[in-house]
Amino acid sequence: MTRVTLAEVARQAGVSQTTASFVLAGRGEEMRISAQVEARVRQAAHESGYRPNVVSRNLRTGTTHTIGFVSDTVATTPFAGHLIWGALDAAREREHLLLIAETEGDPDLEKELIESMRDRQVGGIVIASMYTRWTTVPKGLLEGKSVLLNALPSKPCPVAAVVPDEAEGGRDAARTLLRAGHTDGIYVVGVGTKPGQVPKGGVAAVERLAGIKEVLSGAGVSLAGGALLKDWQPRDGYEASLRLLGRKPEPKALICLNDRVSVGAYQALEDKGLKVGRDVSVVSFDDEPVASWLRPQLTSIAIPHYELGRKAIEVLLDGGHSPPEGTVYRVPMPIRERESVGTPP
Amino acid sequence: MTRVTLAEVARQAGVSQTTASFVLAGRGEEMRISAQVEARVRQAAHESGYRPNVVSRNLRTGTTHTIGFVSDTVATTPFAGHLIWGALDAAREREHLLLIAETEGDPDLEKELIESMRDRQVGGIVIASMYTRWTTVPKGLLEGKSVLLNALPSKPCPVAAVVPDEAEGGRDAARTLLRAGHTDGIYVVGVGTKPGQVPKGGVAAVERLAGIKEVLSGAGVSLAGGALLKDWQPRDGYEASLRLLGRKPEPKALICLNDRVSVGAYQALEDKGLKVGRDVSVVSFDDEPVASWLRPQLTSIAIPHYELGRKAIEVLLDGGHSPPEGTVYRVPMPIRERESVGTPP
DNA sequence: TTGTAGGCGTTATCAC
DNA sequence: GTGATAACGCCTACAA
Repeated sequence: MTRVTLAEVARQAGVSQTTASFVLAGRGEEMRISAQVEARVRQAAHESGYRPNVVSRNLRTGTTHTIGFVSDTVATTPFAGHLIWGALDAAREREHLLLIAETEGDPDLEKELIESMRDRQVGGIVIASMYTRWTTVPKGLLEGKSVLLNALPSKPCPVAAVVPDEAEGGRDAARTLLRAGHTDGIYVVGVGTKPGQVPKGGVAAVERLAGIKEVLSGAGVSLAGGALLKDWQPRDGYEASLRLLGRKPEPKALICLNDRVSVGAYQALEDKGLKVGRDVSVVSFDDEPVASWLRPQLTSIAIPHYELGRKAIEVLLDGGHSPPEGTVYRVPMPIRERESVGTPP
Repeated sequence: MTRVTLAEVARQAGVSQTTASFVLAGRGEEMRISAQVEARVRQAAHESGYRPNVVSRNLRTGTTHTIGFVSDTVATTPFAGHLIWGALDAAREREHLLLIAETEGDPDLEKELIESMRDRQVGGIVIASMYTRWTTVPKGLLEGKSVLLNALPSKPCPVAAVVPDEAEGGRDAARTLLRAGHTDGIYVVGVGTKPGQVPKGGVAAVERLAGIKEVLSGAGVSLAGGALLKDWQPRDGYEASLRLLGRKPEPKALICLNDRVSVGAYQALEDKGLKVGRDVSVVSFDDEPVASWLRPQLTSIAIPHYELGRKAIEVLLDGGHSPPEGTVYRVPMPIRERESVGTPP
């Protein structure tokens, strides 16, 4: 029950602690420890079930092989958990563990948790956000390595950030529609098309819309309109789509800014007797599981949560400070083409 | 950048390290340190931005205020992330942080991670599973405090376990149907009704079915049949429901063993021109968000992920070893009654 | 090739 | 009331 120490192993092997240390650190060769002694030490360690006390080692070496992962509410949000997954994998490859905590959006708590992690001598801190958003970088963050994950600093600051490439995602959505032959009756569900008609804090909304507009106008096509929603839930999508369906020009394609909104759009189309993919095409964002549960299956542009998580750790741990700090890394959003986009009637 | 140590604070305050330690540990009163000295120390600490080195403290005290959270793939699974959320909250209330890792089902990796966490002197380990299942308790686990979360030991063993009360959930599902007046044409979608027709490793399937049968037979009602599925995805639910809809007695109520299966069942009913809640009632399990997106909204028995996570930490940390080790704690599954259950036609 | 000794930053036991 | 001094368990320069 009580753990065996290195001193104990050394005693059992009849050598000094130094020798035991070298052997068990794999530096026996380097230190030209005799094979005999090496074997004795190994055996003693094995027989006694020796395990190094990592806390002690940390104190000595000043490195804990631990990364702090502080999120607003990531573990909580369905697929944002994949952020953690990616981070976990990348961390393990580098022999690190993750110390995690949630702030639930409380800035004081956030500050406290960051300090608490620094006190524990973590090698770096990831500040992660559930939805891509602008965030004010907590002051204490700058006193050590750190990365913003799924968040952008609202003021210029020297912390790197890792976010999905929302603008390119928007471009892809538009391209998909153009490729299918859509040239008019294209509406956005989730934001208005006039300036300012955007949910506050919504990086996704702003950048996706910009990308969409860019590609469409590049092809001489313009957006027929849009609907700003209170929230991006199915009910909101349903109501907005119903309204849009009464507008002129007649909607031929809906770009829904997330899959939940798309669920509502599907329901509205069904109510109107319209068939998705034939009468009206739908492109969506996020690629939650529900996208492939819908009939017809929904074409959606995925948030690369796993890759985002990985990237954050890579930037933190491998980040040979060659790239200027403050760099924003944009991770591609893969498009999952399914059945909801068709040639316009 | 370089951290201030206690020694430094003491020097600045012109006192010994001992005195500084007592003051900052809040034991100044107890040790009858003079108010003057106390103030000097406090000020020095504040001015220099002193923060204790927790690693060092850990080494000295042997306690890290950290819990290891090892899961097969929890962070990964949509709502199982709520397990972490609950654990996080409960841990923070007790001033602990969580060190997390995933095994992805690899027993060797699991063993390694558990050892790695013990090496880091964690105060206890939670072994969590994505879906409730039976699990073989890794050997090394017994060498310190630990709890099984959302998992049951396959052989009797002294580790406590925290799981949803699946049997009672099953009873609730049955009661809901009885209360609405259902007495026949009740089918289960997800398992067969004969012995052995259960997905392997499926605690949920076994216990839910047992609860359902218990209440029904108590009311003199019996299950009309069931369908064992390969997987519990919408497609499986769809196909099974379609088959069931051709059976006699005519299905009047479907108990779907999760919401994804229910999604498929809804689609099958729609294809057959049957209306949910009027022609056929549906009760479901899990209460994922999709349950309230469906039309009509789905009555579902929720998995109390958050509470499960909390409970695990409570058992671990508060667990005054009064309850016999090996206790199984069953957390109630709340039923969310919505619109999918109606009086049989 | 192996051993001695010092120190990482705390906390805690004793003297004074 | 306050201050030396010794651990905690490990790593490593230096000595032998």
